[in-house]
Amino acid sequence: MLRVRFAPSPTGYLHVGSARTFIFNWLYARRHGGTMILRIDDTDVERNTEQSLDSIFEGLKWLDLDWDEQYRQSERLALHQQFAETILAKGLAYRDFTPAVVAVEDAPHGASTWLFNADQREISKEDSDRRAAAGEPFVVRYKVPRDVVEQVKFTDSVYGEQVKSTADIEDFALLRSTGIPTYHLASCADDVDLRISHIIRGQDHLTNTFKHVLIFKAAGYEPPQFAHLPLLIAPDGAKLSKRKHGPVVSVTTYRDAGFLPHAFINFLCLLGWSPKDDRERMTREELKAIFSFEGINRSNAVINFSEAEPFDAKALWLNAETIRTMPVADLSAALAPVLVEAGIECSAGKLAHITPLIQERIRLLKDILTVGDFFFAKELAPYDSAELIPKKGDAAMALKALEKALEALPSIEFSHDGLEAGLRAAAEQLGIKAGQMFEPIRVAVCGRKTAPPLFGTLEALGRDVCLERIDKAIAKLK
RNA sequence: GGCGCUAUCGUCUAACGGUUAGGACAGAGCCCUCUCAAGGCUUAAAUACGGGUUCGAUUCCCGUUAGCGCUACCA
Repeated sequence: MLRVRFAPSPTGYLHVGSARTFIFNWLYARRHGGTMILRIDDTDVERNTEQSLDSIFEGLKWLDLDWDEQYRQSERLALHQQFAETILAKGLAYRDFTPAVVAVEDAPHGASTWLFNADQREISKEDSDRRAAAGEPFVVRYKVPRDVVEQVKFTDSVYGEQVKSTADIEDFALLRSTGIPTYHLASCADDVDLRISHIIRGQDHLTNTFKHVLIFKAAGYEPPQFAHLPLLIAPDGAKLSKRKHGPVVSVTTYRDAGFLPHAFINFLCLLGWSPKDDRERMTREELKAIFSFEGINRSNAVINFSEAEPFDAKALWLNAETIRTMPVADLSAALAPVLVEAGIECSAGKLAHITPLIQERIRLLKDILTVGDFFFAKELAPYDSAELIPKKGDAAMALKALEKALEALPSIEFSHDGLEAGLRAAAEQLGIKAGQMFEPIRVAVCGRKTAPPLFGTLEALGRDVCLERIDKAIAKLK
């Protein structure tokens, strides 16, 4: 039975890297008919927050990702402690009564890295039991063999054979002096108890895995299969962090900016994994059908962003592609909440007219607010009257075109084809090029030179608004 | 410092000893066109460096360099 888990620690919002880890786990489970488990790794009581947990759920909900079972580590304390007890009883761990050091910054990374507290390992079982019973605080450490050097091994589905000497592994903690398990212990105990078959997680755990293998074996279990994922890093090469890189590391930022859930998932999948052919855009079903460890890369992937452009160009492109290939009705439905959020009132009927006009012009849902502002504004934003002057024309030509439009529009059928025929005829009557006729009208109606196609725009705006705006433009010219 | 992992266009990646080193995004140019967008075509752009192994290395091995990770009673 294939069982995988996503185990976030609720110490921040849902990170894009975490989201990708969830997706890869999910894809693997769904492809092979396995079970997807969400396990909240909240053993760090100091840093956990409920808000963080909410943001994780919020992010997963937005991405429409589901799971079959859910657990919370803090509710499984007894299990973890028992697990530690088993290892301790076997003599494979020891109590360390050294008082907690007040984190001295220069100690850990210096030349003299400690591997264990030699004296603490030598305390006899009787003494250790007595001191513990007397209430003296201690941490339980794994007792890495020191008399003989062994090679700890495991095979990673992505990184291949991994070997590390026990001489390079320190006596890591299993239980804190508070009795609360450390991540390493809780994680392994739960993986055993939840019968996890495959651990798919970030490469930052690759070296930790040797410790985990030691824990699994000490408790008498075979370790599950491991598959480590390359990390997502920032353009500066550093691991993505909120402090350094800001909100771009949070999944909700993408949601709020107007990314479509699937486009975002698609983007994340392309970071560190490849279908090995030239496919870029893939549906969820396709992804489920072809995802495999063979396609996972071993080098870190840069997610590109800058202050000027906070989102990776590929993500933007994928989102734009998704937007322009989705059914208009679906896009309208996705756009409606964006308008509500911005406090804009727009009937479903009007939105249905506007949507096809902007569909291939927006990259993010929120772009409707800038690309289509003139559809919603009661009053057009101020623009320079010089904008009204067409190419190879002058103010007089602009005026002539607008006046002609004002005269013709009331009797023209307000449909795309009707407007095109009417306006082209009007241009001909004036003896100017069609473009020179259209340009002043576009600016008069949209307030700028770049806008969606004119006829559809006029139609969506309605006759009254068009006439009013043209009238104002004429006044501006005079 | 120790240990581990990684190294192909700016970015994401393909090429599991033999290719003119492919694709995508971003960039540039042209076409289409009522502006913009979309689309079509064209273009520029990479095997970190040094040694091996081999008839032949992007590919295998070693070293250098660089980046990242771990080295907590964080996860």
